Amino acid sequence: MHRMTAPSLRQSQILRGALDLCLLAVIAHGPTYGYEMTKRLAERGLTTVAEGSIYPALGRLQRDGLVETFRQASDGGPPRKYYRLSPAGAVALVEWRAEWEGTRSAIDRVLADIPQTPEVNIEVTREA
Amino acid sequence: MHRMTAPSLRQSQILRGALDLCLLAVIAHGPTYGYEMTKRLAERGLTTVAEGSIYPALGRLQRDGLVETFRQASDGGPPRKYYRLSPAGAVALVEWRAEWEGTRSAIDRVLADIPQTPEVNIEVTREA
DNA sequence: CGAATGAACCTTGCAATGCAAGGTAGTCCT
DNA sequence: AGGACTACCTTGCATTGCAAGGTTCATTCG
Repeated sequence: MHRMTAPSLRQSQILRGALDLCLLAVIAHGPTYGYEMTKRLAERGLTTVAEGSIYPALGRLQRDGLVETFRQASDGGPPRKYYRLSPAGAVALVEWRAEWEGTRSAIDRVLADIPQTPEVNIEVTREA
Repeated sequence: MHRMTAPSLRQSQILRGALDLCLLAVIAHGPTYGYEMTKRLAERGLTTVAEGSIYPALGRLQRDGLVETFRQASDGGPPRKYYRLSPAGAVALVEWRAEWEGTRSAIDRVLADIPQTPEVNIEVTREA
């Protein structure tokens, strides 16, 4: 718990298109339930991922046949809804991961050659 | 030109939140105009970035005072609208880049420990 | 001259989706 | 009874990438 930098705005935007990938990745470890996923993600630094994002996303994964679910009682709380990877989900995981890496590299490539001294408009803030 | 996998869907989603960063990065090299930026980005692999995305984005950057613009005639076409980094833009570029790197690392961290043999639901597709 | 080409700009409408906020249960402890 | 924590889910909002279409300017070709 060191960094206090509000990770908010930008992170949420980037997450778009990577969130479901991350969820699949977490689920790939074995059956997991939503509430726990938020914690797993937060541990790795995806602190803004809230339940309001995750449950709809899980619903989509299920709708698309990438995960399957089953309920199971828990001690000390309501029953949990576990998600587990389907064969199609395993395929998607591989594909999406490749796509993520492709896009990530492209972006890094664009960022790579930023000059240390960017061409800033120095100018004496005066105009007509 | 080997892969025919439409880069589309996922890339566009990830781009959300990184596009303006990329634009700032391109502009950091010196005054550039929109039409050229699409080409620069495409060269680096951001092939889905179309004008429909870029002009609104540039408008936002301008509205927020991160870039300044000026027009200049071109030979063989309508006048170009050049964008150039403002001091605030230079600051934003540094900040956003750090945020991108943070989120990127977090996502990679989540992806890092995917087991080679993910726990797939093997099961004989049969259920009461 | 008129049409086509290509550079270069911009707008509208659509659809996706992350999040804040709020709500419902279930169990346990005081 | 009340609080706290687990665990689920929904609604409404705002953002934003993109496809599609349209405009302007200059050159080239018939």
